[in-house]
Amino acid sequence: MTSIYIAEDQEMLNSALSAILNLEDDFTIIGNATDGQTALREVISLKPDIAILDIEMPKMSGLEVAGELRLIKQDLKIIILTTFARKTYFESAVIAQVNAYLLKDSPTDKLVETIHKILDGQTIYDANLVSTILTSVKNPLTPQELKIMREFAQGKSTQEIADAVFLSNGTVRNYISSILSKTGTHSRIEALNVAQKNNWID
Amino acid sequence: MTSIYIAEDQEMLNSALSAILNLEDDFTIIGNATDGQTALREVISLKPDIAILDIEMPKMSGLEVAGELRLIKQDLKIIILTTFARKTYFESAVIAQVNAYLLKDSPTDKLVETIHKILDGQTIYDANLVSTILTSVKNPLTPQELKIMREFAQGKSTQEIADAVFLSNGTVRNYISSILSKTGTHSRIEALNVAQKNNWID
DNA sequence: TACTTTATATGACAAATGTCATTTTAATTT
DNA sequence: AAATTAAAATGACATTTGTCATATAAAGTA
Repeated sequence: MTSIYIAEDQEMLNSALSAILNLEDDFTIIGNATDGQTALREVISLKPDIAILDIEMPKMSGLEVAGELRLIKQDLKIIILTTFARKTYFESAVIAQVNAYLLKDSPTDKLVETIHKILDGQTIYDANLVSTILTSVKNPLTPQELKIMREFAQGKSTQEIADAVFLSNGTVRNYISSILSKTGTHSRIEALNVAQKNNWID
Repeated sequence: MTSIYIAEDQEMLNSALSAILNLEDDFTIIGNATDGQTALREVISLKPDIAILDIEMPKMSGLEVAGELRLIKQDLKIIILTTFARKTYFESAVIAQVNAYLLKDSPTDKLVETIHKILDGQTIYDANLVSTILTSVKNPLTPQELKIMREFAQGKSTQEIADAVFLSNGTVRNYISSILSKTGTHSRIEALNVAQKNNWID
């Protein structure tokens, strides 16, 4: 009998998954959480065989929880279950050595199947996810540019950004100019839209 | 026996809900869709007692489907099941005379309970949703201002907006100035952030 | 050491943006 | 019709933004 813990902040999915997995006669759900902190605490104390973690949760993300858990419990099987195929998320997941990374955009059968496979020692990355990552436009912005973009995403003026980042007003303008040229745009808002569409910012 | 149709584009939730509701011995799921168009077509042909509709779906939103269905089938019970508590969504739902409006942020029990209640003739609006709507800051922007905001949200320049909306460059600047003053900001991006936070734009 | 990058800064300029006071025009109301 | 209100436009102005060419200093490399 395989014991499973579910952390998912969308109640409807959380309870639905619990019910479904409980139907399988070789699985038991031994706990649920709707935030990362509780999940981390309870997985440690309840010691399930498998932890299914959503990424976007209050207090602590599923990826952070995964990272912590992997340090403590080498043998725990971790499944990341999330909505979007973000490159940065996927990378963190790989670093945390999760056993599976599934998208909510696949049916529950797939989840059940995945659980069986990882119990068998396999590592599963959703094919859909992998292809999205491979075909995604890679971020041409330097870390500095990224940082500055995050600043003006909040609506800050050039001067406010300069103060925040300890650069001169002119330098900030240069960086922004470079951002615009790399994104093929002519204004901050356009650049933000491009970045948004390509998931360059979190 | 009550027949139910589910339209939900997140496969995981779709299949999970189907499985759960099928467990109840007075319900049968007679169909599923992951986009609005198929949902509309199939609900018309399959004639379920209840249609559960997500709002954000490809091709046609759940609200549009609800509107169409209500015109054709007065006796059909419609449940809107969605993630966010948006005022505009809720208003459209009321106009389409849906029988229930639930948030995915409530457990499946609640859904089952709601189905029973609407079969009993009641109309259910998620309490959580209603309170969110009531406490939400109401949009101070005029329809014109809203329209212009949607334009610059796409990154358009003043002139481009003027051309799109058939106003003079100066008038557009005046409207934007008014938007900034109403939102208590001094730049388009800041204004967008405020609008975003308060769900004034869709 | 000399050469080359890389990050930061300056200055100068045109264009766009945001602010206001005022005017014109159109639509509503009395 | 006259008065009021609302919508759109103008003009004038200070700032901000975006673009470029160029300079300087620091860091890395041959």
